[in-house]
Amino acid sequence: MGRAPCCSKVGMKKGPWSIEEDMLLTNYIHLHGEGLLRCGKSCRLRWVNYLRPGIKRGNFSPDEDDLIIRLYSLLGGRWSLIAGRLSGRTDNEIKNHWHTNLSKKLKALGIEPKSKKSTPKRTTKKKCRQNKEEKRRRQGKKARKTDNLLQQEVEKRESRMEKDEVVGKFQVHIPKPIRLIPHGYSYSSSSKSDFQDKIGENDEICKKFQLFDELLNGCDNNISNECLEENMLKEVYKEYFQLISEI
DNA sequence: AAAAGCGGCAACCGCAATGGA
DNA sequence: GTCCATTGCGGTTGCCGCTTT
Repeated sequence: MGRAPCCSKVGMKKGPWSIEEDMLLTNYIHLHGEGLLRCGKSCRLRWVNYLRPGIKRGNFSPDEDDLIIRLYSLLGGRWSLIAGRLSGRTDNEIKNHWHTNLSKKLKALGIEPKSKKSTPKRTTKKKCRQNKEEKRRRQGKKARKTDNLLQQEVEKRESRMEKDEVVGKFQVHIPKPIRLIPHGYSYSSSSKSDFQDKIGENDEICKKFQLFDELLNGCDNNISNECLEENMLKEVYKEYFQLISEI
């Protein structure tokens, strides 16, 4: 994991400020004054969550709800990632919506997403420093290699990759699935109706919810195959792998 | 009409991560 | 190699408006 610096965004400048930039900023402050007694962090938050163009306000559509639920089941509380999949919605807004509406709604239906904290554990400061050093050491070693050695290394890795289907040194860690359907509500013919009584037949979100849960956790109870429509499966898988590639 | 309770949402806080000096 | 300012993220808090008593 890691965080791309803000300046890595397309079109953003980084590095030392030029005299022209300093003058522009000074002129701007002279014109408008220092004005706000706000720290940069607060300003940024206001911009990101409220003022930025393209922010969608208002109620979440059922489709958005559905997507949030599915993404939560995949990623846990990684709201920024989830927000990345919903255009115009901020991570904060989605997080609030989840805590105030969706989680309660699901609980009311007897569906409790087991929050096994799929959110990766934060590394300690010490560990963070160690990782940093490790990374630099690796980079240093790399730099010392001659072109020939590098070429050999690359070839070795490529052959290993073919064998193991591992992309370089980076392994994709698929998030641990979370069981969303409460225990006791399996899909066996007898309990299926029980489950449907609980959630209601026409609730689109819950149907998709079931489907996704089945997909994530495996079909352990002879799920009715007709509900696993091929197109939907493809769509969900596509989305799933796209998500993984973004992590 | 006033107080208490509740829910939604914006903002804050702490910390990890980054990059430059 | 270390320090420090800054950014980004997720958890938490507190304000405000609405509902209930």
